[in-house]
This record gives sequence, structure tokens and C-alpha cells, in this order.
Amino acid sequence: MTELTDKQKQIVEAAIELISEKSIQGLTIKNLSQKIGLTEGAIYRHFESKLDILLTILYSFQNEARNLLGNYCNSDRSAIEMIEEIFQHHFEYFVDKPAVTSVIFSESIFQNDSRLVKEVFRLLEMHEKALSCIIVKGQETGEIKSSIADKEYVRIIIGSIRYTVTKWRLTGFEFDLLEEGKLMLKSIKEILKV
Amino acid sequence: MTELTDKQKQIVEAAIELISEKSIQGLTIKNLSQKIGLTEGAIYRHFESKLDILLTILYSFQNEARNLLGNYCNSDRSAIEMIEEIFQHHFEYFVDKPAVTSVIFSESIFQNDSRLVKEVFRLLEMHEKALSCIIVKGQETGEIKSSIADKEYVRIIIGSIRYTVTKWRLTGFEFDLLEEGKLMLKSIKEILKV
DNA sequence: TATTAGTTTGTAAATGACTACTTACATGGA
DNA sequence: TCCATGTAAGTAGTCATTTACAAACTAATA
Repeated sequence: MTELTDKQKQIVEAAIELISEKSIQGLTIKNLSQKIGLTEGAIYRHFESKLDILLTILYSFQNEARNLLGNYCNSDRSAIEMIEEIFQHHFEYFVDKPAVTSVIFSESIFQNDSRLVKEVFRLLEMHEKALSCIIVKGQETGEIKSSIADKEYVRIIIGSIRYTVTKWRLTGFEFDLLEEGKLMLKSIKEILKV
Repeated sequence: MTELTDKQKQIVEAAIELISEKSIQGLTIKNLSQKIGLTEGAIYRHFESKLDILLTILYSFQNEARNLLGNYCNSDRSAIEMIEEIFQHHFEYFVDKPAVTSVIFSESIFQNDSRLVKEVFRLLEMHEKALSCIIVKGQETGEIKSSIADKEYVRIIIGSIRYTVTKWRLTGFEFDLLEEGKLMLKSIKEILKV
């Protein structure tokens, strides 16, 4: 978990792009080295193995999620406002870096290694916990309807986002994800309110 | 789109299991032939290519979906009752054939071929259309709340199911999917009702 | 300041295992 | 006899990874 060197960051970024372009089969050491303009051997000066690269990708996503989600639950702001903010941040992030969605919404590409599956799962759990905490607080303050359990809200919110982004990816990023996100947020708010 | 021979069905089934066990990388002609107890060449007596096998898998899912979903929209039954039935059928089917979920909820494994992506997308659209039609009818009869658009309901329902099944798969099918499905259905009904 | 030694980062070429698929040949039933 | 179905052994290519070797930069030393 030490800091990454500039070269390592460059490799990780190229790896994410490769997965996005040609799915996990496109992530080969050869493709990777060509994208960066090095030979294959050079990659191994910066990472022990291909698995090491994939784990590094997942760790970096975990870090970003930790930084973003870490403080919401201790805040006293409006629950719905915070959910709105998380929505907006995520969709803007996806539009900015579409390649990332190919990695974090395609867990099955990691299925062949249990360590990778474990880290993908951890990433999901971080999001679930943060959302759940916000919702429970909103239910306590009476801001969010209590007849539906927090876990059910989490399922609906994360499920809807994932499905929308998956379709966006499958259609080649052709529709306006931000617009779609606004529509989704509107109906989620309708469902949350008392 | 002709009927499949028994041997072809056997190969398709083995292919689905292989994908489930070791992800798409596990689906090799060698693994496939070993699973069936033949040599690699024999596979090519029944399918032209590996792509042909994958397309056949998707076509068979499309057929099943067509058979199941085809008649709901012309029916005059209660919309919520029909949605309940679709829920139940899907979850029972998944519990019965867990390997299938690894294929139909992991579109990214087909990303490397545009023909495969197209057929995956078709499968998604069949489900969306059927659900949408049921919901619109339910809204017309006043059975379902109209303040949320049918497309939004579809997003929530399909998204929630997909997310739940994905987690079920990632955790090695360890929790009770039928039980989880009941919880989900309860909250979806809460959201649908006027 | 110039030289040396050590470390980092690169290359080119090879390794052995695996990939989808093909070929020439064999068998067994209609 | 012929056709469907099988086999064994190949093809040509790709895969992750390793090896031996060469620059290039750092830092200490003469």
C-alpha cells in the first residue's frame, strides 16, 4: 500500500484504458507496454506481475471511495442533500473517466482470482455502508420514509446506478449520462420522501 | 436459429458451466472438450467456431425470455400480480441454474465482439419492454402510482435484481436468494402502490 | 573536478505453456 | 457405400514471465 511512482501510475492508467477498450482480454503485458511505449520487460521493473497491476487498480479505487465517502456519515447535513451530492459526484466522475466504469461495474472480469473478487467486494461494501448510514440518519430525523428498510433503499439506489451505467457502456457511451442521472435522482427522491 | 441437436445442447450447457466456474477465460475449446469427454476436434463437428457457441448461448436465453415474457402484456390480470410472478419465476430459475447468472449478468465478458454485445443488449431490451408494458397498463388502471415514470420503475426493478444476483454470485451463492428476492419484492410493491 | 562503483531502468530475445482451429485418418451405423 | 462423428497430431499465433545484457543516472571517492 505504499505510494505509487509516476511510472506505476502511468501503467495503471493505461491498464484501465485497455480494459475499457477491449475488455479484460485486451489487458495483456504486450498491449500495455505498447500503449506506454516500452518493451514488455520494462513493465516488470515496475510491477511484480499482472495480478499486481490489477490489485493496484482496485486499491486505487478503494482509496478514492474512502476519500469521497468517509465523512458523510458524521455530518449533520440533510440526508437527501448528501445523497444528491454523491449522485452528482459519481456521474460527473464517470463522464470524465468512462474507462473506469468498465472496471468497477464488471466484477466478473476478476472472477478468475479470489483475491481480486475479495477486493471488488470490499469496494461495493464501502459504498453500501456509506449510503446505509446516511439513510438511517435521514429516517431518524424523519426526512426519509421509514416503511422501507435502509438496506432496500441501498439496493435500489446502487442497483439503479449500476444498471444505468452498464447500459451506457454497452451502447458505447452514446447517451447523455448526466441527463439520465438527473431523471434517476428525481425518482429516487420521490421514493425516499415521507 | 434452427433447433439444436442433443450434442449441441450438451456443449452449450458445459460452456455455461465453464464460464460460471472460471469466468470467460475458462471457456476454452480444450476445457470444453474435456468436460464433455471428447477431443477438441469433435467440438468443431457441432459448432463452426467458439463465437458460434457464445452466440448460441445468447440466442437460447433470448428464446427463454421470449417464451416467458411474451404474453404478459396482452393479459388483463393485475399488473402487480404479474410483476410478482415474473419476480418469482426469475429467482427460482436462478437458484435452479446458478451458472446462468454468471453469463447473463456479466455482459462485459462479451465486450470483445460487437455481435455478442448486440445480442446481450437485445436480451436486456426484451425484459425492459415487457416490464414497461405491464407497468404502463397498471398505471392506466390506477393500480400503480403514476408520479414515477414507467422507465424509472423498470430501471429500479431490473437494477435491483441484477445487483442482488451479482452479489449472490460474488459471495459464492452463499445467501438465500429466494429470501432476498421476497424482501426486494416487498419494497418494490411498496414503491409501486398508489 | 574526474573517476569509479552501484543502482535503476531499459532492451531484445527466449521460454514453455496455452490459444483457436485444421488436417488426415478411422470407426460405426444406415 | 456413405455419412456422421470421432481421434491424434499438427499449425501458427498469443500469453505471462525470465534472462542476459546495456545504458543512464546517482553518489561517493581520488
